[in-house]
Amino acid sequence: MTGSPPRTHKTTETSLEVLDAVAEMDDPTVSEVGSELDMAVSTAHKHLQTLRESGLVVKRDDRYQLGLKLFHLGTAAKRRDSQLMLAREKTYEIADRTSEVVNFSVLENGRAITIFDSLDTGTLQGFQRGQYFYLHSTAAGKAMLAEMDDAEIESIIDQWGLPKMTEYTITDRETLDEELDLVRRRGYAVNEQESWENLKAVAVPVLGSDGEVLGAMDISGPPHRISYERSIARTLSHGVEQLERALESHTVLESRWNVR
Amino acid sequence: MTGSPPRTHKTTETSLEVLDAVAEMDDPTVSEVGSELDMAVSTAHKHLQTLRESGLVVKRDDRYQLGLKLFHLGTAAKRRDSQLMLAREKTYEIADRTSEVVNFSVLENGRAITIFDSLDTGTLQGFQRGQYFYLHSTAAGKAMLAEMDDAEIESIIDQWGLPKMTEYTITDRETLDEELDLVRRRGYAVNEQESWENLKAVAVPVLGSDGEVLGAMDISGPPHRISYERSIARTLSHGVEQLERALESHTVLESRWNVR
DNA sequence: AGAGTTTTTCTATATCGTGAAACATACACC
DNA sequence: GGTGTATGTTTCACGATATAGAAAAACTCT
Repeated sequence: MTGSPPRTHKTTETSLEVLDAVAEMDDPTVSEVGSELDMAVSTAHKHLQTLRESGLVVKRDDRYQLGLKLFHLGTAAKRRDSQLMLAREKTYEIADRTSEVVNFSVLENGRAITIFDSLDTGTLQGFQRGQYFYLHSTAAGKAMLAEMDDAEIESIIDQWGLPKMTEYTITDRETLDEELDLVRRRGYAVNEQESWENLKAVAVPVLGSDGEVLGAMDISGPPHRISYERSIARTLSHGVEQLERALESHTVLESRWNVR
Repeated sequence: MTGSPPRTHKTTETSLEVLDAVAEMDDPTVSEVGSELDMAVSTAHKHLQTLRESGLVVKRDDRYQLGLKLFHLGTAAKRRDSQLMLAREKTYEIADRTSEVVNFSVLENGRAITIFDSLDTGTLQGFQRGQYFYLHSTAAGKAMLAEMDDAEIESIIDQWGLPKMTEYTITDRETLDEELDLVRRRGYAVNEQESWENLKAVAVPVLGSDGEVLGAMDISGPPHRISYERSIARTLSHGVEQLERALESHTVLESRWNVR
């Protein structure tokens, strides 16, 4: 009675769990990783050693942290994706034209990750880039959710729940459903301090050429700056429409010529 | 006569080799990865499957590419490192003051990787960020090499060679040694189109509090813009001196309080 | 010297790599 | 338009191999 054979490598999975642990644990030691993951320290040690050899983690004194090779790979991941490069251009273009902070995020395993934002240059800002966000508490997230069918929404909420981020966060399913209906009717989503105090955002979804949600584009800032929601939404919609057309002809070209 | 037991996990290493292959191969198929790494396609397939499950790799049609989870991890790697955050501030500060393009790179396994540059906002630019560079053909690289002892230099050249990037690239050891001597005497390194046509840069090394090379800061641009090398070098040296002092007191604080 | 860690060693056993076969897709040719 | 061929992907079973973890050894602080 041997169980069904696994189609993945368990050892690698474990190593990558260790990597995730290091990412989330703020410079842990070997034994901290071990107890976090309920494994023998000798096991944790060997995995860390392996990750170290590949440059994915780095050891400083007796603590481990993520290695900069991840930065290299992460940058490559972004640059290689030609759809994202189109989105990037549009993001900066809108930012230049409107002098607002424009962000582009994509869906990634039930959460959103901000890939481009128009203010990375500053000293303080750009803190969103590369972070994961829950969909229910952000404008971009709600814009994406509104494009999904019930089953998808259900499974995402099952996976991540509806954690309360601020006093304004929507934390029950019913209110969220009403909100998503509103988003669908208006064509844009608003986040009024539901994720961070004093941050408001307006977002519209970006659909790939297959009609599936690719991501969302949003403009964010302190509430007083984002007062004309409707006009901001119109600006975004206009830009995203052009982006979607560009994505469309992009994929047509690709499949036509069988390039990549 | 059993060989000494390995201190790393071979399976994970293989999986990570597959990851590297995907990073370098421009959207490969399973069989392309297999033949690149001389392994059975079924093997490559299983590794890719594993990486996919963890989000490090993504499948689009029948081709694999790096997943955006790597972007998340890469950003975290950068943000977590408090030394780098100090360097980041100084980079942007110099950029603001001089209106030049300022870059900060660190040493990573015998090559340099640019972590911050002051022009990521543009539509075309920022192409350096996250890329690996050879040390012998860049200003930042030569500044770092000049701080190392012969054994280190030797082992790096053994590992990566002295590949010719443009007609100006230094490709023999003797010329490089002379160049490094010059760098040591002047205190700064210059790259006159040795890596890319029409790109010149001036760099100074950044030393960590332990006296080891941490990275290098440089100002780059088209040759005509970087004509007053000496004055640019002075600007950089001044900023880097402050940065090194900040790094110094930073580590003193850390070890004193045993924080992290 | 001793308590708390990290690292190495060692072995029963769980996991992996792979050839072969099944499956999928695209295209050429009547 | 259906059938054959080619190319590439995925599943499976099994012998070969690499792994998890206990325990002991080496550090590192007081």
